[in-house]
Amino acid sequence: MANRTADYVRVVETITAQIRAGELKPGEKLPTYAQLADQFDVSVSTAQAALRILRDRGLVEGHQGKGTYVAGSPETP
Amino acid sequence: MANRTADYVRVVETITAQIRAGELKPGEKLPTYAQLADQFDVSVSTAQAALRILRDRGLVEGHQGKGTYVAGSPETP
DNA sequence: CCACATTTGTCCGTATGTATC
DNA sequence: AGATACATACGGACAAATGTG
Repeated sequence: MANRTADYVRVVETITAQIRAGELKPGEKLPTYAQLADQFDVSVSTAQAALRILRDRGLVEGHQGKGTYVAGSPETP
Repeated sequence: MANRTADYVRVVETITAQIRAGELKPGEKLPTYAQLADQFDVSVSTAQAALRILRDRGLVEGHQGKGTYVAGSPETP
C-alpha cells in the first residue's frame, strides 16, 4: 500500500490544477520540456509523456518550434 | 494534406474502432504489448504509449501480471 | 535566401519494479 | 522459483516547424 504516485501523473495533475486554478490562463505559454523536466526533477521523456496526456485531454496545445500553450482561448482552434 | 498519422495514434484509433464496433467486447482481453507491437509493426514502447492513452481515456484497464482488458464490464470498476 | 539554434513531436531500446500464474 | 505481462522511467536519435541573424 502507500501507493506512490507515478511521476508523470504528478506532472499531469499539478499542471491541471494550475490551469483550473487560473494560475495558467488560456493562451498562456507553458515552460519548455527541458524546463518542466528540471522543475519536476524528471527526465525530458517523462515530461513529454505528461504533456502528451494533457494534449490528449485537450487541456493544452503544442506547436512545433514555438511551445506549448494552455487551451481554451478563443484564438486557439 | 496526406497527413501522416503517428503510429501510436493509429494504434489508438484502430483499437478504439474495434471496441466501438463490438469486435472487442467489455471484459475481453487484448493482445499483450509484444503481440500488439508485432501486429502493428511498431516497437513495444509505442504499443505501450498507445495503451497508456487508452487507459487514460477509460477504454481499457491494465492489470499487472494478467493483461489489458476492455473496460465497460459491470465487473471492472 | 540560407544557416543556425530552439522547441515540439515521434520512435526506439533498455532497465527496473510489481503483480499474476 | 521461475516465467509472463503490465507500469514506469530514462536516454538517445531524428524529423518538422519556428524564429533570428
